[in-house]
Amino acid sequence: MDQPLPKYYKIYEELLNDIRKDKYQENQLFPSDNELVKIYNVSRGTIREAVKLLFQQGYLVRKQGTGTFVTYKKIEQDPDRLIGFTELMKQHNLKPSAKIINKEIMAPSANISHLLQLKYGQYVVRIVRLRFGDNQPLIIERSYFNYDLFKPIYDMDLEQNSIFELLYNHTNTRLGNALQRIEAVSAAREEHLWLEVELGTPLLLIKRLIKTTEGSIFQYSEDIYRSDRINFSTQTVPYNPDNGIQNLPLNLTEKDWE
Amino acid sequence: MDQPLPKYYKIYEELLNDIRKDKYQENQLFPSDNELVKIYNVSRGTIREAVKLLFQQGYLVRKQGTGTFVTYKKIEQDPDRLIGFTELMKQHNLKPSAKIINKEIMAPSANISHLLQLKYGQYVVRIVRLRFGDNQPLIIERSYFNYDLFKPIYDMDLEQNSIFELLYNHTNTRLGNALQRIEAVSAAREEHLWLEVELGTPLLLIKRLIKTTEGSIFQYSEDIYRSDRINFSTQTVPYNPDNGIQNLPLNLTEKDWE
DNA sequence: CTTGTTTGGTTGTCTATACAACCTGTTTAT
DNA sequence: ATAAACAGGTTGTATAGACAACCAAACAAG
Repeated sequence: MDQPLPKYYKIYEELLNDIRKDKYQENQLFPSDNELVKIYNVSRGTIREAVKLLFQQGYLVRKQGTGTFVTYKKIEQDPDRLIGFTELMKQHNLKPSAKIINKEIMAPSANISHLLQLKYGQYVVRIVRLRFGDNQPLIIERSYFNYDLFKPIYDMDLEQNSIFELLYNHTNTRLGNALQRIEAVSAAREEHLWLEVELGTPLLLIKRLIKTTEGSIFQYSEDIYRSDRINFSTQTVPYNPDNGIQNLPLNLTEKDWE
Repeated sequence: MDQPLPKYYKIYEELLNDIRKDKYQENQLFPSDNELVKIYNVSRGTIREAVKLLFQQGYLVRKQGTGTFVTYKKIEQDPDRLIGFTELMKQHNLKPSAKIINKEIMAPSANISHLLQLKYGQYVVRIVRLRFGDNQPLIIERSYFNYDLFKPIYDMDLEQNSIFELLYNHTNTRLGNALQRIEAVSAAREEHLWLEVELGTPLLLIKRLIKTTEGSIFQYSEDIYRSDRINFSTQTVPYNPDNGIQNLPLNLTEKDWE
């Protein structure tokens, strides 16, 4: 016989359904652990496992001391697109190196200032690096850092050392969430020269925003990858008694045209 | 004052370090929950939270009734690339629809046969669909299915219904892991026509391999996305008391240039 | 009005225990 | 010999309770 679905999983499914059906609406308060305990007549541990799934999948945000909130954007699932996923990017096999193309302290443009959530008068560090694997150019990184946070390591050797490592070892700044977006672009003149590809070659563009644990923005970067050399691999794991858990939400896509 | 790191997190870090230092080696048995309880002198729940992190990050595999095994592939972390991540793809805002361009049963090419791990004599279903959001063409999907698995739903309406939904409702096949790879490509003639973009426009290509829970391959597909219309967003969540948990392994890139 | 304090509720962590489901190797019965 | 039953260890699930950390709003003091 098959193992029956565990309680926490069935509760998870019910709650997810409720969210989809707008019983619990976006940005509204979600029932507290104890309320759910009463509703479903199970222990708090079980509730927390169910809620944890919803949280991990981005349907809920929990705030200690405050409560749980719904963040689901009512969009209707497209069940045909794959069953959501947890992504792990694998590791490459190459000896890394880097070359600084440009490094300067500057007043931010309006856009950068907005992305980094800078206050008036704050400066940014702009760094353009070319990264190699086995001495072949793979990535152009164009990064903007909050200068106040970056100052302690500004004069250090950024070609030999990892920025994140230096940050970790020489400051108290700790990195928090990061948002990324993947797009496809054509190689312009700069990419053509530095990455040694033909003009117009399709490349991957990753835009990334990294916060600190304090909530301020540490870095915004636009990295351009040679798609022929570097692949992004991801793995998705639906519910499967073999591996503990992990049914993930549907859909791969987020639109953003305008 | 800052909140101290929780026990389960410190244990997780220690265990991860042990794995990296080869104290626990690949494919070897990892200590059982109860052994770890004795070693760290904490409750089993705490141990399981630590081990769960390692499991979710792919360092461990747990087998009910048998034990826990190390799967870490010793490759050297590149600490400069971001702190790994759990990815959740967001949802789009559009009314979905689809159009079948092509649907046929055929003998597989050598490559497809290999990807789907077909036995001699097995057939494939090839389906090409164009998918719309708000009636604008967004995605071309070129899919290959194991015909033995796909047979029960072959004659159903695949324009109105989701393949995965039909599969779920009319068969006992259940989907398991999926592997994906993201690349950038240029619009060729077909893409130009169907997606209504200029020739040479950079597009995203997602190659996907979906297994069943039984372990056989259900689908291989190559989907082409209009990158200007659809973005892939991902979020990475390192440890952060705000949001429960989730420090993920490093690195974004996997190389694959043979 | 402003500032500090209290209070109650919420999430986060941890403990201790129990049983179910499962696997493997051993023992027993046929 | 072969098969069935058993035993012991492992992971998976669930319960009940406790306290810590945190937040927001109400309250009190100046």
